[in-house]
Amino acid sequence: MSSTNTGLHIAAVERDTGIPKDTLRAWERRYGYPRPDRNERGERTYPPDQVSTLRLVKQLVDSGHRPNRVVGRDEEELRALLGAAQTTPGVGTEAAGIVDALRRQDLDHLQQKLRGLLMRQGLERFVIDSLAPLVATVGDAWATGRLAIHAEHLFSEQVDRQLSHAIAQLPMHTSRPPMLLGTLPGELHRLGLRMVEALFAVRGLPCVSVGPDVPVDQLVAACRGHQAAGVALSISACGATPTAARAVYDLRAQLPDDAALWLGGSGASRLKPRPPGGVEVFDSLSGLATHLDSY
Amino acid sequence: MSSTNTGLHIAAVERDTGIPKDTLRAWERRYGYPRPDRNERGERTYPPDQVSTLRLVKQLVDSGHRPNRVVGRDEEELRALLGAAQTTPGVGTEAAGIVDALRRQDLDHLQQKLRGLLMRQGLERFVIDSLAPLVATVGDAWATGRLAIHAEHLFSEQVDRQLSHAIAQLPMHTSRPPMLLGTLPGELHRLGLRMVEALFAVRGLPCVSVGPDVPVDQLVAACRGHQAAGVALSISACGATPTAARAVYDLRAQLPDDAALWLGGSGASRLKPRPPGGVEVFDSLSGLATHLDSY
DNA sequence: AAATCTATTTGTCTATGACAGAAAGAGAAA
DNA sequence: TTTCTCTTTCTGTCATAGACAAATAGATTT
Repeated sequence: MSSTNTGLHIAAVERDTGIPKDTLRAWERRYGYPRPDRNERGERTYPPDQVSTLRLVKQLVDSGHRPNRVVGRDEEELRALLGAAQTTPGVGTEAAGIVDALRRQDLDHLQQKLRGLLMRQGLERFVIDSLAPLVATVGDAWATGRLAIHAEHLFSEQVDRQLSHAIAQLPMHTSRPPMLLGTLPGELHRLGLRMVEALFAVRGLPCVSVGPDVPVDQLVAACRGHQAAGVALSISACGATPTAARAVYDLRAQLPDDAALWLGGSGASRLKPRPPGGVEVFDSLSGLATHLDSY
Repeated sequence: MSSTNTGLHIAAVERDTGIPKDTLRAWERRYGYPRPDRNERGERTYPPDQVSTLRLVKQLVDSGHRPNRVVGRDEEELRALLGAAQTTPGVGTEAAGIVDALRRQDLDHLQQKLRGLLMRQGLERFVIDSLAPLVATVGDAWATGRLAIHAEHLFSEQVDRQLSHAIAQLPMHTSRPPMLLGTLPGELHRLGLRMVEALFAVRGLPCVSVGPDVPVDQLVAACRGHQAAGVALSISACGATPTAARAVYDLRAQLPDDAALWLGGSGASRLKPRPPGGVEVFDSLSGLATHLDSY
């Protein structure tokens, strides 16, 4: 009875849009939107169209718009704003071809394209020049509805496999303390993590990935346990929440002073309360790469 | 300012323990525990020791205990309950060695052990005979507090990489419709998925993995889009929730009649409302393997 | 042993109020 | 024009207390 035509529960809307329940209620109170129906129990039930509108609103808010200005607006207006805001320039023809392959569900073509790029460019250039914009493009295509969620999942799976395969074949020096790689709780995107792992791998620099969705105290414990030189976190665009910012703050406070804390990913520079001192933020993968060269 | 030496914010406790804020407040109201301090603003601030106790409580509740019986108990009592609850008998000496390596944070040893087993046994026997019990053992060790969360994450990462690497090197027939592999929403464990993928790969049978945490409608869309022969889901022990059972029900209803629906993983046979007709449940990996032989 | 009924437990929702930190806007100084 | 400071508005999140259905346990009957 979870999905009927009557509408979605507030918890389901939080899960689907990423907007906390408290905020949903506050918006309704203040702006009169969203305007959910009520079930026989008096609970909010959100019509699917309002949910998809809310997803757009969330994107706009995340990208800097005030809720004031966008909550309650027509879906068409929101799309206009979104279109104006997003410009992913310089998307290579390769990227377009891959998105096309995804949309056509052409798995063979996708694998072949990825493998070809990797072989031609080498791991580092593949990651920085091809994969980074490609991931952004696919993310965009998903956000604007041009690509289904499952296609994005499939893309992630394929890329992850290619990268894992490549990384596994590179030797790693074990002479120095490793860097610990992970993502914060609630952050499930592992692709950014893998890309960072690749940058370490091509240099033979030691790193230990504990994967995505790791509690703060566990990051601290792992850092201690592995005697790591520091912790590097990957933060995706949709992971740049105030919760994440506080997690970074907590993490910095709990880590040893001599342990480094690096943030990367498209969400790293957009954390709303800025990271405290002692945290290095990398705007781009190439920035991280040059830093690793002199590391 | 969220975490000082005075204690953790309620949002931080939710993040670290996985217990929703509402539930934390309800427990405090009903059982008088946890008993947070208040900051100058009147907000709850949880001492770190209560947070770690809450983590134990969460584990016990997840494994079947009523909150009634465990909330507010001494940490020692909780550990006793955890230890008594689980006994995974017949763990091979290999498994014990690997758990030991994990506990010692000995990454090299872990990798070496895994690679050695894989090489000696071959992919199929490695997955069925070694990995399956090993995953169970590690899960147990985590549940009973003998292994930290980050160690389990690390284990998953390493195994995932080994498997991906092995799978990528096997050729796949593309002559027949593939099987779609995935997990339900909320189910984040990808290891089971990879193991199934390996069983397909050693036989050259085509399969497409869309990864974990896929909405039901997206599974349907992906099945249609890839013209798949069916959908195979991996359900972990902690994923056997009523929500998951409903998702299976919904999925069976929405899939084409001629599409197969397979369930595997330790949680598959424990779904509380039983799966409807037209769903095949595999109790063990070897069961799935023999089924694939005649597939 | 299995099934049915009843009482309790438990997570989650509602409502409204409050408040601090962030952002925006106004105005003064360089 | 630009830069800095101050004031006002905005906004997310926390608090309290009550309510209720779904799940569970325990008693009772078939």
